[in-house]
Amino acid sequence: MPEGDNVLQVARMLARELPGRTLDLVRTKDLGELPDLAGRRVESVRPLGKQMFVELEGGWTLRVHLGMHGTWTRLHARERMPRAATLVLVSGDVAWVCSRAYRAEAIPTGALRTHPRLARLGPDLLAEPAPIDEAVRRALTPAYANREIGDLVMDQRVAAGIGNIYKSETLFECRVHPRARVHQLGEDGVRRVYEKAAELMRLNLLIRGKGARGNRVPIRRRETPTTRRLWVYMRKNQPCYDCGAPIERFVQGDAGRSTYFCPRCQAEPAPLRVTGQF
DNA sequence: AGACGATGCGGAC
DNA sequence: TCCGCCTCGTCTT
Repeated sequence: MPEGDNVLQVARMLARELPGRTLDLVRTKDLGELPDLAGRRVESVRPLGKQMFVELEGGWTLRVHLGMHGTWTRLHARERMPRAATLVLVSGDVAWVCSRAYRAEAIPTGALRTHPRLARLGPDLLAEPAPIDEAVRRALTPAYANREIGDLVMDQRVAAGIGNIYKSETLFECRVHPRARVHQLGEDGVRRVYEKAAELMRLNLLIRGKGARGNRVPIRRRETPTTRRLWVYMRKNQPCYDCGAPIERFVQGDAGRSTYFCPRCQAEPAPLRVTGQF
């Protein structure tokens, strides 16, 4: 999916334009029924991790999750809508079109707090100020002590917004092996990881700037912050830019996501525990 | 034509 | 814990 920085970027674009305007048309396709929301004014557009919420007057909020393939495009209302459009918001001459969304639904605004998925979401890592303390607090939950850090940072209950690219890139920049466990990293190590993830996403937003070409909103990106390139993600068997060792890939966590890392720069975690056998 | 992999979940067991 | 879904691009046969 577009990760947290992309969602924030597109949410800012919608937030610049839509609040205060009336929606002439709200339509979804293939994602279930919506109540008739035409004629309502937009109150706010807010990102939360990888999701976006469009609050309308009268107690309805649209929740949009792009999944892996979702994109937003800004079109003229008279243009032909893309076939893949799954959510269309028309206001006057402007049409914001979300294609291939994973989910787009209307939720009574008052029910957001008790929504089964949303209630468990961790703090948005890109919020101001960055909620590092809360992310670390959640990461240090005793039940998570033995989890691998490469699995944990993808857990949106700890902190919302980190996706598979930032997982690998963050751990590389921190020189942390993705199989290192929370208890091995300790509070300081965990803190550095979340600080770095927030820093990379924020930096990427800065570098991308407005990011819009014409009236299209390119929310897909393949470059990282400081160098505008990826150090490890999708670089299996290619030489590490720092040390030359071949980048490795393995499948990590219950969700089975690919993790890329440099076996030389990101040292193996220390053995779990001295057994006293010898 | 088919295999594989991809920015992510989430239902089923 | 496993795997199905989604849609697309790229590479191999």
